[in-house]
Amino acid sequence: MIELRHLRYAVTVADEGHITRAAERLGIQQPPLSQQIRNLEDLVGATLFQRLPRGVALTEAGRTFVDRARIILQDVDLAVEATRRNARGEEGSLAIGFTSSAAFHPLVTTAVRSLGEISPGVRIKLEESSTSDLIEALRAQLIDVAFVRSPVEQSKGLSVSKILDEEMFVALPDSHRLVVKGARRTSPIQLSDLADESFILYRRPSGPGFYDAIIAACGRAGFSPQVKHEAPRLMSTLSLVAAGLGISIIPNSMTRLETNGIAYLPLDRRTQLVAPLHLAHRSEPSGGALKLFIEIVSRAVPELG
Amino acid sequence: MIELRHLRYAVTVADEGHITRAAERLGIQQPPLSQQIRNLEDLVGATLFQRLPRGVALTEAGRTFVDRARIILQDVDLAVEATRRNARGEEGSLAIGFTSSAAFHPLVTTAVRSLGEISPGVRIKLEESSTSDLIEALRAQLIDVAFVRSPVEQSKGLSVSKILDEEMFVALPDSHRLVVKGARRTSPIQLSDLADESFILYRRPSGPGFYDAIIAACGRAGFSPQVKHEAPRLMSTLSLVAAGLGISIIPNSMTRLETNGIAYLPLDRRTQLVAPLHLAHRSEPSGGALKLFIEIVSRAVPELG
DNA sequence: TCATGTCATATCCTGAAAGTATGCAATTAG
DNA sequence: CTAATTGCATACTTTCAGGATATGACATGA
Repeated sequence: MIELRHLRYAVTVADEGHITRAAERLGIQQPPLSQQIRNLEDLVGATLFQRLPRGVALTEAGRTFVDRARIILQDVDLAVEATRRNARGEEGSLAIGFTSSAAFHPLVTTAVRSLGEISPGVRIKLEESSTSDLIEALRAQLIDVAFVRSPVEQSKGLSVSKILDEEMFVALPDSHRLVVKGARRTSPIQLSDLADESFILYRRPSGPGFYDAIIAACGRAGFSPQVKHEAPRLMSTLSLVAAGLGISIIPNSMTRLETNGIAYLPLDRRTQLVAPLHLAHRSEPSGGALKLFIEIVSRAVPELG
Repeated sequence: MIELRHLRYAVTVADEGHITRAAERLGIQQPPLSQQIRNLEDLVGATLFQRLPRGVALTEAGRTFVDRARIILQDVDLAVEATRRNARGEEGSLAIGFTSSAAFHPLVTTAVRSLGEISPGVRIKLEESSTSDLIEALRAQLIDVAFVRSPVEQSKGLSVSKILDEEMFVALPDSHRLVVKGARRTSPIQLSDLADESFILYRRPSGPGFYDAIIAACGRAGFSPQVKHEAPRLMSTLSLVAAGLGISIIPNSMTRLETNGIAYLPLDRRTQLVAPLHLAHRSEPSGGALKLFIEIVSRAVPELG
């Protein structure tokens, strides 16, 4: 069976035109090199070198072989290098998923941008979907990593770590009585302040989300919110708020949507109503771009559980 | 050091997705295969397979490696095949030299045509020159084989074998007294019949050739020929003959030149004046197209010394 | 003719690949 | 929930081929 050793030896002998010198360069003795060359010639079934009184010279068949051997040896090196680059996350591809509510979080956008800067060779594919669909997609190998909102059961085969808890804000029409004109920041609002308000909440068809968390928090605050409207997406929710049809509660990062006619007021932390952001990926020993991306996210967060 | 064995193993494991089955296909046991895969991963410096509860699966880096490994293994096979074809004389190149007096011999043209038919992949290069220049060219590796006329000293490093002896013909103006009109063939002519003729001979600047052989044969026949004219090339010699300025003596194969005004009459064999044709090549153990060509020539000749 | 340089051959040794036995972990069947 | 099954990993042994050493064969050149 031909091995790369044979190619390396043949190339060196061809370069030196001299078995003894080639052996020296290869760090072995002359007799084993002679044998290996002979062995190679037997395997190939052709004389590759003609033995001269002083040294050896390639036959035409030998030149054919050695020329190709050089290329093959180079290809092996290239293959190893490419594999290493891939493993280091310098090349390859990474499919990143996120929920619509995570799309605007600076951590997400920053991490994606960082990956692109650190490893320009990585093809990044972005996918926006609901938490449950993202989990599904992770399982189906459609995406490699996802930013999701809680609650996420620690389902098997997946590794989910909480990155941070976002504070929640009340979104209300800027004509609302709770909005102090001219002052952009006011003191935190208590959930109980909203007991008499009409709520506009968005609920996703699949799985529990903010909806249930908000209902539960209101319950803890001693009232049951009047949910006048529901909307399928966040943007439509905010539209309804702007139209003065009620108020809503959204994570901090989404207040960046500077929508006309909407004011954002911080909720008191003691309401325990927060929007956690999780990073999820298959719990395989991740390497390559995925590992790098996880590291980037970890570094961007004070601590990652 | 990475060997082809590693590539073969990795490809098989990737194909089977299963180390045990791959080992079976490779004709080895599972533990050594596991070890070799691990060993390869260490050499490359990346995890190529993720171990699953049932079987193994390629990592992205692993796919990069295996994809390239397949190509490399194929390239090795192709290299071996190409080398064999070259050694068998199915590919490669062959530079063939011949003297001008051999150019018209059917053996030469037939052999060259046969090579082209048997091995269309061989690039054939033809070179016409004098015997001594051809010998020179053989030494300088400019040509690989040559058809030459005698005498050729059995010089070192070269192998020269006589292919055949061509009978000689007398070329004379068709108005000559010796030419029997209407009869194309006459009984052989004796050299002594030509004792009173004017000879036109061609002599090459380098080395002895027919010139001396003819003079010597005439001497044996009991006369010294009157060399009225000399010409540098055969064609000009024949022109002088056609012009009626004298006669000449040429090898059989050259009588194919149906020149107007010239008649060719066979010389009696007993004159011992013949034109030997030799095949010369470097006495290296010849392989490839050269070996094939020598075989073709040998086969075309009753026996080759 | 003798010294020199070079490849080939013969023999021994070593190391690495392959074999054997078994352990460990996870899945699946009962 | 336990037991059986499956499949990779680990530990240890064996074998064989690649490498080392010594020497031979052969041609060259002084």
